[in-house]
Amino acid sequence: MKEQKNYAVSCQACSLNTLCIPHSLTDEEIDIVDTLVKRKNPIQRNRLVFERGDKFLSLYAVRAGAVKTYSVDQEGNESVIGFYLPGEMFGMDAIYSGKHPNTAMAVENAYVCEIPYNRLEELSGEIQNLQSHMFRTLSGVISSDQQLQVLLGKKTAEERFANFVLSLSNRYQKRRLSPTLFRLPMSRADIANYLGITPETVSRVIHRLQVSEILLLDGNDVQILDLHRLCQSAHGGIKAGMSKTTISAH
Amino acid sequence: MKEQKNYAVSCQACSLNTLCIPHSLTDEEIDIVDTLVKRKNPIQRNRLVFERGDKFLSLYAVRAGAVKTYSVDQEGNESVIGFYLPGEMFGMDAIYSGKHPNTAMAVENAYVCEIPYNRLEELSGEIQNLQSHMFRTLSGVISSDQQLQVLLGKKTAEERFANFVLSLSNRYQKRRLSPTLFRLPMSRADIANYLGITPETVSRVIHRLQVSEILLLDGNDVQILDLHRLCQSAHGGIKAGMSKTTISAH
DNA sequence: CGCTACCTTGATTTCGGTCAAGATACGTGG
DNA sequence: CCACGTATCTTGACCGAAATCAAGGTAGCG
Repeated sequence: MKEQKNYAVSCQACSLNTLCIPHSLTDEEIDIVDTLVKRKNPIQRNRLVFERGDKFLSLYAVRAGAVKTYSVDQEGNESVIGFYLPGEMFGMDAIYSGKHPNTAMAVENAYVCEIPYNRLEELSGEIQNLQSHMFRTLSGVISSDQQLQVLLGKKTAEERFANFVLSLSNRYQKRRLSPTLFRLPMSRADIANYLGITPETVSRVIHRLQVSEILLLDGNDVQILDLHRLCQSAHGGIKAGMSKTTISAH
Repeated sequence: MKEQKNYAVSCQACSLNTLCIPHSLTDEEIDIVDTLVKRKNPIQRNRLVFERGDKFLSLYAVRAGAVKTYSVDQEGNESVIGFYLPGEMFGMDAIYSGKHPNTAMAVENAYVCEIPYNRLEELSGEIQNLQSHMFRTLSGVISSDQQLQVLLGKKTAEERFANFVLSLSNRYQKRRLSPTLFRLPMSRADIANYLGITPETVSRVIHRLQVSEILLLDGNDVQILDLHRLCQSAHGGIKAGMSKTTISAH
């Protein structure tokens, strides 16, 4: 339905996208970095990229399809940690302990790149720009995790879902895909789990947003009809916003 | 009440603690890193270390006291992002954009160190071990943010609070302080906000845990009476754990 | 000593969870 | 290409944990 066809990205495009390298590296430096990136065979839906406890050897980046990471507690409950779309990197949480603390699974058939970490670390020592870039990337993950933290701690089901759709929209836009018309690559259950709500609630929220003509869902295809009101929904909606916990600053 | 008196840590101890440098640096390297660390004047309770939007120049580490970071949404609601105890670093979320995305406030009178980031970045380029260490540190923040994400998405008020107390306990223990007897440096309101619940609920949870003789609270002084049962409370309590969302893997 | 900020406790409400059917879509094999 | 079985999604009725609302109580500070 959507233009899902720029799968066959060039190798250079891959490192440019996945490492999100800004304009700060020379062409020569980019070529060196490119030699690091290994493509992997296609990964079937529901197959693992790595599993909790696996030795950490590489960072990964999605080239096509979509990947989720999740943890499993002692009772076997799955907690979805994140979704990764083409051009996005994952596995950075494993640097700390040298083992992957979470499992990564393809939520739809996917291609991923592998970036051997020891080589990346070496190169970062040699190419100052690459080091800076890695610091920024890791910091960016921290920033967005913190925003998610606020989402999960303070927001209603509707706000969570609206924010989620907006996040996907932004991420697709960054990749030059339509920000208003795209596919949800993951199941309702995964979305619900990620947002800390139930699939039933996701369904009901979607229902409401469709009735309000804010968005349209046909299976997993979303169309955002009213971006403005979707943003409102994402930030407390029309419910006469007034401060609850005002700052305790002096 | 507790042994809160190893305030006057040596400068070397400061870099060792705050940067959490493992045994991987030589003494000479440690000395070099130490020259970076600047002490700051004491910061009064409720005074800011930096504010949202401030240019990012340095990372910070708590030397004594405690600091919280928080964001404020359009309606003026505060969201506490994290608490930082002596020996812990904060401000890493600002590397990404070059501006502090959140505000940092002393929750009690505090001393902090400042680590100029441009110098740290330069040194990381020269000292491979330092670079590795920075990568690990940033990754560690990502890991613990992800655990918090699960906490906020899936856990009950009691589990959240129990986990919070255990986290403090572990962090104090790491600093050679008692893991069973310590002070909560922040208000109930801040704890509640951080955990995504209300102060009333925090009060009620504390009440229950005291009745069960799991812990004892006198003002802000906590004593953990039954670590084992506190861990149980933190992980679903006695409520006959059985799997809800079993993994959808193949 | 009195004020203010913080904490606790109780009564009531509510959002979202749980349970239980159905409906729809999907992959597989005949 | 169609029929069947399984997954997933939706919808409804009911329930419960925690939020909200509303007093009080306590403690630290000028």
